[in-house]
Amino acid sequence: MSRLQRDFFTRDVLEVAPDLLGKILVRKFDDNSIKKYLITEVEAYRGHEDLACHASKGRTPRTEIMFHEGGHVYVYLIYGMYWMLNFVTDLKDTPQAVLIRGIEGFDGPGKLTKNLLIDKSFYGEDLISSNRLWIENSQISKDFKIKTTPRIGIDYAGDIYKNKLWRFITEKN
DNA sequence: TCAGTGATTAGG
DNA sequence: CTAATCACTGAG
Repeated sequence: MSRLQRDFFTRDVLEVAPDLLGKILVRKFDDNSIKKYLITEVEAYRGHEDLACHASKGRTPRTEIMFHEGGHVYVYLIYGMYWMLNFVTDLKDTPQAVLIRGIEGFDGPGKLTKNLLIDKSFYGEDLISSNRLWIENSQISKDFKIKTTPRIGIDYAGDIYKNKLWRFITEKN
């Protein structure tokens, strides 16, 4: 097993997002126990022109991290209750991120952060150097197909972007 | 179907 | 300061 390095994340989000499927999300807890989860569902949010992307409204304290180099973590609270886990992609000044919507065992972006104890303290974490959260290559055979659908919960994004097939889900062969 | 919940943001 | 907006979930 090897940790994914910077070059994996500094590509366009539409390449990184489907590539994350089947990879392993690794979480080391405060008691030093380690758990690993297969990534099963993601969504891509792509730059200032994508009206569903938080960064499309410009740089704010919340979206700041998306303007940094790929490999960093973007975490924010939604509906007053749920932390959303995202990975920043592509180069500096190209605000893009992948939302992790599902992992094996916990389907749903709010459920997985609750179970992995991920909150705002992970904002800005670097997946390349962090000692509590990173991604590893899977040695499991890639026995799945990738299904694409429109993204969830972004009706406000306008016809063009809300219909983009930027949600990627693993499906058994 | 629909309420709960609070950070974030733009606008006075 | 105020009010609107939300990459959701679970109960009924």
